[in-house]
Amino acid sequence: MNTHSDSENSLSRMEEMVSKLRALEFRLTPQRMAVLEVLAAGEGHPSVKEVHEIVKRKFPTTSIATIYKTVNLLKRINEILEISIPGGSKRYEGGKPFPHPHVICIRCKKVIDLDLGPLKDITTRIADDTGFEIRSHRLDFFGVCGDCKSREKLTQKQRRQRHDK
Amino acid sequence: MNTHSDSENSLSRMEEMVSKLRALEFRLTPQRMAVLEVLAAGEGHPSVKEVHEIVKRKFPTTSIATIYKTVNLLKRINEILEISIPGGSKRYEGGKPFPHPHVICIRCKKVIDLDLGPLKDITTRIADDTGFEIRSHRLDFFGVCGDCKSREKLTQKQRRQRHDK
DNA sequence: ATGAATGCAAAAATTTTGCAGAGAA
DNA sequence: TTCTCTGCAAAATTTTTGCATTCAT
Repeated sequence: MNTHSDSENSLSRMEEMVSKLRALEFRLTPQRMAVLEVLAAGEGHPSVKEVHEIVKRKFPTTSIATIYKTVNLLKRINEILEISIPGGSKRYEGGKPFPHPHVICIRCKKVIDLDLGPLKDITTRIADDTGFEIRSHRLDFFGVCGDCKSREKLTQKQRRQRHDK
Repeated sequence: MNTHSDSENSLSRMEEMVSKLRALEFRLTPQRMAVLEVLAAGEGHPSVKEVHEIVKRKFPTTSIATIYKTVNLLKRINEILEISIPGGSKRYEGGKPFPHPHVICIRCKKVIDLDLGPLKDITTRIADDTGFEIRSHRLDFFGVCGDCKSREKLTQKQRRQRHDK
C-alpha cells in the first residue's frame, strides 16, 4: 500500500480540479467544492446518489440536481471519468480522469481499477480503419468477485442440502 | 461485401435463437418471433424503441413492455449483446451475441463493429490478478465519425463567417 | 452589481412491474 | 387445459429542465 502517495494524489487532484474550474471561470461554491472533495479523494467509484449522501452531511440542503449539474460539468471538462454499470447507475471517478480498464462485479457492482498499458497502437489503427477521430475508449471486464463467489457457493450448498432432505 | 453469407448468417442466427428458446421451453409467440427477426437480421444496433417501431409494423398492438421483456430474456440467455451508449439509450445486437469491440460516434450514436482478436490472454491474467471469475467484457472506442466531422467543419466555417462579417 | 449556481418542483426519459385476459403448447 | 405471454396502466428510476432566489466574484 502507499497511503502517502495516495493522499498526495488526492491533494493534487483537488488542486488540479480547482485550477481547471478557475481557469474556465466557473464559480467555486461550497457545494461544488464538496463534490470535488468527494471525487478528488479518489476513493471508490461513487454514484450521483452516493456523492449526494456524502455532500449532504456537510450541506444538508444540497439538491440532487446540483450534484447532477456539477458531475456533468466535471465530466464535460474531463476532470472525472464516467463508468456505466449494466444493471446499475452510473459511477464517477475523479482520481484517474482518463480512460483506463476496470473489473466490475456483476453481483455487487464493485468496481476495481486495472492498470494495463495504453491502447494507443490499437486506437491509431482503428482511426485509420474507420475514419473516426477517436477521443476515448472503455475497456471493462465483467465477472463475479471473490466475495460474491463465496456467497454463491454457500447458496448452492444450502440449495443442495434443502433438496437432499 | 458479402450479402450471401450475411443472409446465411441471419438465417442461422434466427434458427439458433429459436432452438435456444425451444430448448429452454419458452413459447414462440408471433410478437416474440418478430423481435427475433429484427435482432437476428443483424442489421445495425437497434434500441428497444427502434425494435418496437419495426415490430409494430407487423403487429400494431405490440406493447413496449413486451419488447423489453423479450429483449431482456434474449440478453439473459446470451442470444443478444447489450451495448450501453453514453448519452443515449441501450442498443442490442443479435448478429454477434458475444463480446466484441465497437466504435461509437459520440455525435450521431452510430455503432460499428470491429474485429480485433479475442482478449483471452488479458482476461486470464486479470482473473489471476483480481480473483474475479471473468464472464464477459466490453471494449468500445468513442469518437466522431467521418460524417459528423464534415458537419462540424461546416459549422465551424459558418461560425467563422458570421464572426468575420 | 451582475451573472452564474443553487434548490425546488415539475417534466422527461427509460425501464420495470402487477394483473386480467389471450393464446401457445 | 394449463401456464406462459401479452398489453395496458401504474410505478419506479434516473436524469434533465425552468425558474425564482441566493451568492461568488
